[in-house]
Amino acid sequence: MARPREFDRDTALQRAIETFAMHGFEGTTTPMLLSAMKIGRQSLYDTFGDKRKLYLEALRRYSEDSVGATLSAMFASDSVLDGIEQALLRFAKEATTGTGQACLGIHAVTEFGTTASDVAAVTADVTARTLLAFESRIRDGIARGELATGLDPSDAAHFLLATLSGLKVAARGGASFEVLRGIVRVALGALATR
Amino acid sequence: MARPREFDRDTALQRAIETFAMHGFEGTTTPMLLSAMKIGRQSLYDTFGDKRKLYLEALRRYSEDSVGATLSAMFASDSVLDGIEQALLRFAKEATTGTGQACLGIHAVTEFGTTASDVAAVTADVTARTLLAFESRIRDGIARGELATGLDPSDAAHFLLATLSGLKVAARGGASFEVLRGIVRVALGALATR
DNA sequence: TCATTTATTGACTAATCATTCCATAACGAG
DNA sequence: CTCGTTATGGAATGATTAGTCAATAAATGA
Repeated sequence: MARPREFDRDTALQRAIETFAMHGFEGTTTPMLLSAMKIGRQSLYDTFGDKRKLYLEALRRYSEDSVGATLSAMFASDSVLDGIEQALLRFAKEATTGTGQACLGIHAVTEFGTTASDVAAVTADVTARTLLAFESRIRDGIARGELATGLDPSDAAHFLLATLSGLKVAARGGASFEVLRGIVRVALGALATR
Repeated sequence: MARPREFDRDTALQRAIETFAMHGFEGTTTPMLLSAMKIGRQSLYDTFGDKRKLYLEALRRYSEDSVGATLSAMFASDSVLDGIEQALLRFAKEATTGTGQACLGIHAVTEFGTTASDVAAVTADVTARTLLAFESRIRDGIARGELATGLDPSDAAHFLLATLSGLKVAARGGASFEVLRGIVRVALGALATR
């Protein structure tokens, strides 16, 4: 009924995610977004509202995808410990390939903390959901005797999340996959039955 | 021999550190710096060069202080494991009191990664020095039988650094000291003799 | 074929950015 | 007291910012 859009909304959003992840919200200018997303100025404003709305949508989308991939990797294995290892390694792999060292989620937290309520709403939600999944899986692992009995499930869940953050920061700082694998190896020792 | 400066260079720099830590380099504007540092425009440019030079000096200074405090906390205890615990807890405490959730070091890494050579030079240096100290202390701990014999010292050092990053990111995301203490407790389990 | 709807393009706006210039003020040495 | 030096305050710089407006282009339904 009218002129169709010349670009794919989804790939444009994906490119925005990369740009924001690399330079942060403040460090990303509209011209940068336009050239990265390969769309015109007006198309950006018509399709995504404005810079902040685009950022929030990018953040939501990235978080959804990233959490989904990590958790499904964790649940893919029957063994709890092995599942956690796979999840961490997958995360480490993603963080050391292509332009993926920069993580939009981590960047959002370090840039805004809890002060920007719109951003914090997204990060708090993804954090809470991830913690819940970790904690439940850890409970299972302890019950099954695969994880250390003395382990506090909530503490361990927070520890895993912190380890993910640490991996991302290390990768962003230039650490290789080998280094990250070493970190994962040590981290797993904190959970395993002893 | 000439008119003396009306402000203290050191406290002004300290205020700049807080501002940059909170908002990042790109997110910090000159007017923000002026009001936070409580100095005039010209004083900033005369005393610190320009925004980027001020940022680099702030980053160097912060890194120096932060690493120094962490490492001296680690070496303060005779027991290796206890020293590491004290270092992590001190770090966690600092990250959950006052306006210290924001860490200039972490923010610098997430904001610039390895792409800005001037910033990367500072972060790489502080990373390397911290790793070296960690690794040497860990070797001692293993030799003394305080740490797990199977531990790879380099992996464990990287793991400790990643844990520090994870703690800071968690704190920046709103985690309480209690939560951070839980993370530390689990992390120590990865190192302790089993 | 034509009218309607939507997409794209490029010029434009007002605000803000980092930085500099210049006049004035304050000090210590002679 | 005064000269040389340095600090400060305010006004200005040009570049860049996010966001808008208006004209043109492309598609479909009638």
